[in-house]
Amino acid sequence: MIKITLKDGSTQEYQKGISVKEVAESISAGLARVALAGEVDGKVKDLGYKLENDCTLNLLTFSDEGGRFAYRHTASHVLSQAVKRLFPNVKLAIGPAIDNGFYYDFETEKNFLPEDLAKIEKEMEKIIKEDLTLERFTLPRDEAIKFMEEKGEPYKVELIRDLPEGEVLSFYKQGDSVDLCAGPHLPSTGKLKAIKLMSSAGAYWRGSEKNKMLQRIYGTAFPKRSELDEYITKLEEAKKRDHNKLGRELELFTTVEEIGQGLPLLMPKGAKIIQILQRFVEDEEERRGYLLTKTPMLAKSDLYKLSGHWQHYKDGMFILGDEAKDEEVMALRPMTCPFQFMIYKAKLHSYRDLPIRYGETSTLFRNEASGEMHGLIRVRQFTISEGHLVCTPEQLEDEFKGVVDLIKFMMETLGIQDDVTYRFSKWDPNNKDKYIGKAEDWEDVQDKMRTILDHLKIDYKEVVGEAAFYGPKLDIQSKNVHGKEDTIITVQVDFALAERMDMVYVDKNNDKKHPFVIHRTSIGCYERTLAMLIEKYAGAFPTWLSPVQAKILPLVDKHHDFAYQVAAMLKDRGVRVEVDTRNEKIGYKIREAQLEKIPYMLVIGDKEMESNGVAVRSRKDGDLGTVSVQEFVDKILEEIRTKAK
RNA sequence: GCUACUGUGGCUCAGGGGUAGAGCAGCUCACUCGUAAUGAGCAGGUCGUGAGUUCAAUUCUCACCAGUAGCUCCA
Repeated sequence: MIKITLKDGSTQEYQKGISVKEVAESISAGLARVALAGEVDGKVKDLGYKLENDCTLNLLTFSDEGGRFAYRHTASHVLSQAVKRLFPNVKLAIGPAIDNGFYYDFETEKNFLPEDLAKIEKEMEKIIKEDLTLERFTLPRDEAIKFMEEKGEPYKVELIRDLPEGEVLSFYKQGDSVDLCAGPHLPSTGKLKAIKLMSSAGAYWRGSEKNKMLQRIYGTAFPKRSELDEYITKLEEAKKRDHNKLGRELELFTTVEEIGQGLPLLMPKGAKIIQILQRFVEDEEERRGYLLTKTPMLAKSDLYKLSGHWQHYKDGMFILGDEAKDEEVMALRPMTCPFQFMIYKAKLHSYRDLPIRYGETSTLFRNEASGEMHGLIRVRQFTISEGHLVCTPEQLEDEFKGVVDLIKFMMETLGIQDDVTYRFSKWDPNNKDKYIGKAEDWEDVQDKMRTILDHLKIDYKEVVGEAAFYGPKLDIQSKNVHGKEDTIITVQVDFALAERMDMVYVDKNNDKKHPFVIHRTSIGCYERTLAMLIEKYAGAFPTWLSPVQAKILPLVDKHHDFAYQVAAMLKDRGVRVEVDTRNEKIGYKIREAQLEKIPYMLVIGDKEMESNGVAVRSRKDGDLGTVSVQEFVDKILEEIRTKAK
């Protein structure tokens, strides 16, 4: 007998060799029906896995990540089987489950067309109906290589060859299909209920652009048709919030072919929001001891050679001139660091001067590859709330904490603090050429940073290879409506550039020392942050950020004069207001103002003129009744002052 | 940059080898109206750009430009 500890902490005795599925059945038939996999001592296993020793067992359903991944991973195997049946010459690469579905990569002679996806989906349905059992078996490494060579699967062979000698590999067989796979999987293809192929796209083998581009098919799967439908409806709903669509509809920004890719034009309303954010940031930073700088947007190549950008970031820069024939080559700045560092270097600093906090509303230029641009999220010119803090090693932790405190304050004010995740981005020790500085310094500063993050109790995920070329980063990540993640805010600890650019301070003992530098942004770059806000609020910005805060809607001509009087009063108090004097019915004017997502509509007719009032309509609560003009002014000013969400 | 798809008036879209249509928006007129679209009329497009095929191209082919999704890259 063996002892199995279940999720609720209870322990039961079972016959040695009992399967995960049998344990589920012993608990309840209902659980056995929905169980998809089992987590045995922390490792996810098939339902058919036999328990030989005392262990903890957590039965996983679709609501558990492990269960969901097993379910969708099985769907990806069904996808590869269907593709193989229809296109026997394709070569299989990899096919994992991902957050909201699964994919499989194939090498094909010709690319998949949308009609191919429909055919493949049909074949998948057939395989599900066939209810093929997934059988797990293992082979030693050498035999596994031979097996895949005979099957003519070069990508699988390559994957196996990368594993150490003596390794034993697991395979899953379902009907006519066998795939190399660690598992876990569902017991049979019939367990899959609702599947859908979403799209196909190119993807590089092993994620490197140096490799061949394969064909990737994305799909998703749910235990119920209704859940799949719900998911698809949710995706469509999310797309309506897409900043790239909504931002143009709301006249926040536009693009024109003649100006070029990644160069959006901020229209008056979009520019107004950015101005509000920018003033807010600059004032708040001043309160927190930042010193404002204004530095040039371009510099001679000499500066970038000194900072290392020329060696490590040249592809990302707009370079003016040709080194081969021009005496002077300039480049637009991709980052502010070397410029602000020159301000620091303009005089000799004592340890008594530190910390020094420089802030700048800084416009940067990056020559992104043509396929990268996306609305306001990925652009070639952007303006960032940039800053560099120069401090002693002893001050590093406090300064870092101060930065995180400022960032959290910014995010809370915008209402986005719960929509982000934290990423600790480290260097890649296997790719040292990408970075400046010594290996031991990298490890040292990363340890320091991890300690600070732990002290701050930040819930972060460590990722290798995402650091800047000069130091590790704390990245604050946000997902857009398509589920794609971008860095919205970043804090970087830099030990290397200060040394490289010979920044020093004089310490107590009259020795010259290199300071630490924290590179940071408080609110991110304004374009990207605006994009996030558009999607967060679906264009219905909090009143303090709304480009137009109130729209006055006179009923008919004779109310126009009073409407302008009210508008003047509001403007005088700093409220952004418009008057709609078009010859249209009130219902029409309200509809338009509502679609423009204006927080307050003020209807003015005979009654309001007599009582010196306004009939207030809120975009979210509808008709609020008539109040005096003064009362409305007090109410909206309070809302703006408190930056109410 | 790579893969696939897309590009028709300001916007959303229909059409299709014989030089174009709808709705909304715009303008004009009438209506002077109380909380999500009043009616009528008018105007607006060398069908992304360039080249090729053809008697004829917006439609077919190629290149370029721009957009969308994914990959790579990245704030």
